[in-house]
Amino acid sequence: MGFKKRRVKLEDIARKLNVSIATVSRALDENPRVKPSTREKVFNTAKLMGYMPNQIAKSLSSGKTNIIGVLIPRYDEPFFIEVCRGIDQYARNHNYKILISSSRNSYEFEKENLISFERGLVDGIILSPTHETENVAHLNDLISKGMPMVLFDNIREQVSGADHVMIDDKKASFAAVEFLIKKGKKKIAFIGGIKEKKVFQDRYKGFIAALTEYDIPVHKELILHCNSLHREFEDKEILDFFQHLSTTPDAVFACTDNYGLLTMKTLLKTGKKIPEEVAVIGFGDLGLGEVFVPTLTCVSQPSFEMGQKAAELLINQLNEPDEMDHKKTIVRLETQLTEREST
Amino acid sequence: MGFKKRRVKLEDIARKLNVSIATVSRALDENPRVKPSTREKVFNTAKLMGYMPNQIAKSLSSGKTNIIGVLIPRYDEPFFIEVCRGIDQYARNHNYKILISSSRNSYEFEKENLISFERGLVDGIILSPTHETENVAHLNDLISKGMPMVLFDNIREQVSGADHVMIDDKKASFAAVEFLIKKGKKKIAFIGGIKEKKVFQDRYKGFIAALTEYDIPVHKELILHCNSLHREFEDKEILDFFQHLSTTPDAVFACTDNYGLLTMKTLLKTGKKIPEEVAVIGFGDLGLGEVFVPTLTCVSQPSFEMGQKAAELLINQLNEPDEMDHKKTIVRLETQLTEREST
DNA sequence: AAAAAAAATACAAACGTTTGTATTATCGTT
DNA sequence: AACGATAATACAAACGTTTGTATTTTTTTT
Repeated sequence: MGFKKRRVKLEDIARKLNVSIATVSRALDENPRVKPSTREKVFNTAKLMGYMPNQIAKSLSSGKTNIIGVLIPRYDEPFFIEVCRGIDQYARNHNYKILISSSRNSYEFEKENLISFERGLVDGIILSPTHETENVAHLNDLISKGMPMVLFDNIREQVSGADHVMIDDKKASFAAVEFLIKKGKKKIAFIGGIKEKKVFQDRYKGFIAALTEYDIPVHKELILHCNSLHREFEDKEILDFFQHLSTTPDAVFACTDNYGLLTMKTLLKTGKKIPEEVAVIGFGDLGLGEVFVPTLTCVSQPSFEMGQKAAELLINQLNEPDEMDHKKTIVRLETQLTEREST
Repeated sequence: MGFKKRRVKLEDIARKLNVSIATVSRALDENPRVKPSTREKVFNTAKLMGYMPNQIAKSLSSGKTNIIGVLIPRYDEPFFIEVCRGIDQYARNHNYKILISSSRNSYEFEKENLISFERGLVDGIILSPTHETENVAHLNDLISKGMPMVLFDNIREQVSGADHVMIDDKKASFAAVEFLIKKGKKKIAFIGGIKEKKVFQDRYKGFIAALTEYDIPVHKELILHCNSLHREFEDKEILDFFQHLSTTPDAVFACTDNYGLLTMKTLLKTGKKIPEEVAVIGFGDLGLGEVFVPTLTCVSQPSFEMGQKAAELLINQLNEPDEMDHKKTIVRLETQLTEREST
């Protein structure tokens, strides 16, 4: 056997049964236009011959691939994986597959990936813009060509023509900081991420708003915007920050779980007691917080649900008969504060 | 504009330039058969008209999709994500995309996913079998139909006709346990995963082999095979285990990072000092171990490299002119022990 | 039993490429 | 200026489906 097995195709079944290809195609589709007895014969023969439909040919003919393109800024962040799981679950239940790509935090790669999606491999796109993505011309462009699109997380500028799935970052962090204030904390530190990222901007706004609301002065010294894009450096950055503080805060609001953990780790090393001396809150709640001692109080972000919702919106768009009369939706999912040992 | 924009195709360019479709196709391919001046014109017009090739049509015509199907048991395990990153990187550099699916730890879903891959959407498959996968008839079947395949991790039974990428689990765990023994540890506990999973079986063998080698008796009581497939339950299972021990071990060899962390967490809660009273080693080393206090000594598994290697092997298979004379390869990647504070 | 209606099936174009072969244009040679 | 050689291009089939329309077969009606 030194040859590649030729695949069985509709034609082979048709020939064997002395019917037309069209009939075979319709029979397998359970189209009522073919006689039940014929359908039966076709089914049996197809099984017997080991027929397997050719997805590519189907797609070319029907103009649908039943694939959803998903573009995330990076793989190694549990949040995005969790969103993908959500997308995958919903998509799978509706007969779609997902093709995940990473823009590796780069605007250029984002554009590159979108171009590749534009080549007709996907029916629609779910995307989380990178922090580098300042303008959305490339997205508008794609949408105007008729590509259905849903955005989630970190939406700096709204894109007319795309659905959006987000949380209210400002509100969520306001609530978290308010929670700390009500515990009697007065010197609250802020650990944020890269300033360019919309979600971090909003979380910062919520932080400031809460302090303002409760007449607590803002100490510039207690604020850190992490710039690192890689785990190893974040570690160092946070360590440095706490080492060079002239006073110790009595609480820390961290913009991600990971920052929260790194904060706790640093504080514990310098002998601080958590939560007695310093309370810590993280953001995200993707399992990491429960492993640590003490466990980390978190703003719980419904990541899986965000994915499900995004998939739902996209598939709805795909099913609209006239794409143009779709009323674009903005969905804001609720967050909640999950209290654990660190506060 | 209530209509879907029709895509520009080769025919449109051809008509505009008064040349044939074939010429346009070849021009865009930079085929030397077309005159440089014509190629120039075609390129310009293509750009002007916003031509975007149709990947589906290309695939149907050429018989190649340039997509690699990846099937992993679950998304929410950093190991698999890391392998996927490795695959993705290599694949991308060689003009392939990856389509990831999860078999959700189920043999049935594994088969289902493979059938969907068989529909011609992917050129080849990289797969990590589930723990439920006892026989590999479905894999052999697919391979005999000409589907290139590479297996990684948890290979219970070798599949002739597929390449394999693995680590030597037994050797790695032997080394880890030996390390503990040489530190003077005598009562070493073992925290493994589901017994059906080949990797856990091998890690257990390595553990036993090390004890035997150094004439240390095996205490059944100190051995736990976690059965939980979900994080929440693992937690409880490990807590229970340590609570019901009549004696405390002086070291723990855990078969995953997560088990290692949970172990440390449990021990710390009961007031044990790590590493003075109990040393702990984990397995995997995917970043989690560095967050904890104390940091976790780990067997470092080259996950990213496993992915890269798997992709390399698969793409090599895809490029072989005659698929049948490919000498199937088994690659064993090296592990190493990364010493941190927990030992 | 013939005509009309309905059911079942066949034909053929279309989806947008690639690619082998045939044809036409261009060039150098004499 | 005619010829052959070569370069450039055109034609058409193929990839494996789907689907609108035409045709044939069967059933119903009178």
